[in-house]
Amino acid sequence: MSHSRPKPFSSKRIRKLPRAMSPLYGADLFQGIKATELGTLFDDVELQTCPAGTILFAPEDPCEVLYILREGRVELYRLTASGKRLVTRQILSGSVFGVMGLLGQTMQGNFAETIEDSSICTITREDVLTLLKRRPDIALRMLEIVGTRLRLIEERFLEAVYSPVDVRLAHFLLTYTHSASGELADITHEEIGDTIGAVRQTVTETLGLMRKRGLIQKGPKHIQIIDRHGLEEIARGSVN
Amino acid sequence: MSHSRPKPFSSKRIRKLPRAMSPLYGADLFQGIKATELGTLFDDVELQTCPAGTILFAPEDPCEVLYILREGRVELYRLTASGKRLVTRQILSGSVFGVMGLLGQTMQGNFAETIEDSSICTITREDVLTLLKRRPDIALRMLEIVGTRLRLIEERFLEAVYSPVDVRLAHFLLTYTHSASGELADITHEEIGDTIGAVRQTVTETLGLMRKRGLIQKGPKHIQIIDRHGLEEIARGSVN
DNA sequence: GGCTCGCTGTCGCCTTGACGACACAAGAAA
DNA sequence: TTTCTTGTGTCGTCAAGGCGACAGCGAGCC
Repeated sequence: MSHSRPKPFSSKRIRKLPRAMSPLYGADLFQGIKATELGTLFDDVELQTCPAGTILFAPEDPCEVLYILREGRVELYRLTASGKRLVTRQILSGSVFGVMGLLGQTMQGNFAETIEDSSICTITREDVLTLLKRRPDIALRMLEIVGTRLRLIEERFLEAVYSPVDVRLAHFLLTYTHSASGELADITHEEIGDTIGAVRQTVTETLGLMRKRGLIQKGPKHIQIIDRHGLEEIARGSVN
Repeated sequence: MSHSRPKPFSSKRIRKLPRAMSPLYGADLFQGIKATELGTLFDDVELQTCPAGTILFAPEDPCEVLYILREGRVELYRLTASGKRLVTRQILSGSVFGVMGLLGQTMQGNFAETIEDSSICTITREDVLTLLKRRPDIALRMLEIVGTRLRLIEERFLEAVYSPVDVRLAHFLLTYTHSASGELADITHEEIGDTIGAVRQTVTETLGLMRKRGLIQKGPKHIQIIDRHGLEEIARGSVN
């Protein structure tokens, strides 16, 4: 367990962006909003670049801004009192996070940490509230995003309680590998364990079994799916 | 495991309610809205009475309405392929549920079942959407409700993965007993197990230990907290 | 009365997976 | 080069808790 490696990060403030270049364009929250309109909605967007390992917020932070990941990868996770880690969500580029912090609530117990060098937009709470007044449909979009996240967590919860490690691991591989190439890079067994709720050794061992059965190939920090169908079989819980 | 005992339920349609009697008054979603205004927002609210054991919706249902529990108790739960049950949420009177079904999504994999005789209001999707246009602040209220639920589930998820049964059980007792009297009635050990993710026997046994240690008293379908502080100790995970 | 049925208490067996320990490999740093 | 670090492979041990089984008990029902 080795977290907490805070690093400084550079940030720049962008005013009066050229419209077509709005860094918010393409974000899930703003789907369906034209780039030209996006440019007019905010005149003040902050864009930060931060290296892997930066902690963006912690549970006790008040969190006054909405985050939008433009490039890179971010993990939201929780810690137990004894320091064990559970990844609750992985943010890919184009996704918002920190939504709940805006509603007067705190960060809901989550940490946010970049796991790749990332560039991140932040929008202040006031700007968001103004936006929501102007475009109430965006509140529904948020609701949808949070709702989807809720469903995913509930599914993982159910699986964590009733399915053995191989099922959870197969499921993990199927969801997190590149859908076309079947590859998964830059991830350690410990990371996987913290996501599916298992210790590193068990992940190593179970991956080993999968390799022996010809379902995957492995290298250091690299997994490649060979037999997607076979993994789906396991994920479905053929046993049990 | 014994579910699926669908029973018929009576329903009546209420038009032009006397304002002060709006059955929606006091619901969490409508906090801050005066009873008089509530009366004017909908002119068509359906009020159903249904016995314990009624299944209100199932995962595959399209779900075109928003539910508000006026009286009674409802459980939302999921089932695994092999039929194991996990209660994801318990609805108390005054709470909305079925929110996500309104956004074109399905019921998110959840069943909803009354576990006491209940009376339930339903509002059609169109009415809700109209409402949201008129009162966009209510969308934020919804967001808050879903957000809170998300946080609670994440916490339970973390606990399910890393905390042993006694901790989870203590936590359960502390949250579900009547805060003043410390009582919990009308619940079986199996129900508890389905909520904290343990089998009935283990719940029975762990409750037995707690009784021996003077933390609780037990009767059939009835638990009474004696030493709240002691339970909090356990819930905090004094061991581990 | 006798019957069934649902809830609870208690055993014993057995599997899963956590945990500690240690060794090896490869890259980074000195 | 050596040395450190980080990721991985592999053991043996051990405890938690799942699962089946069975018995007692009370409430309702015939």
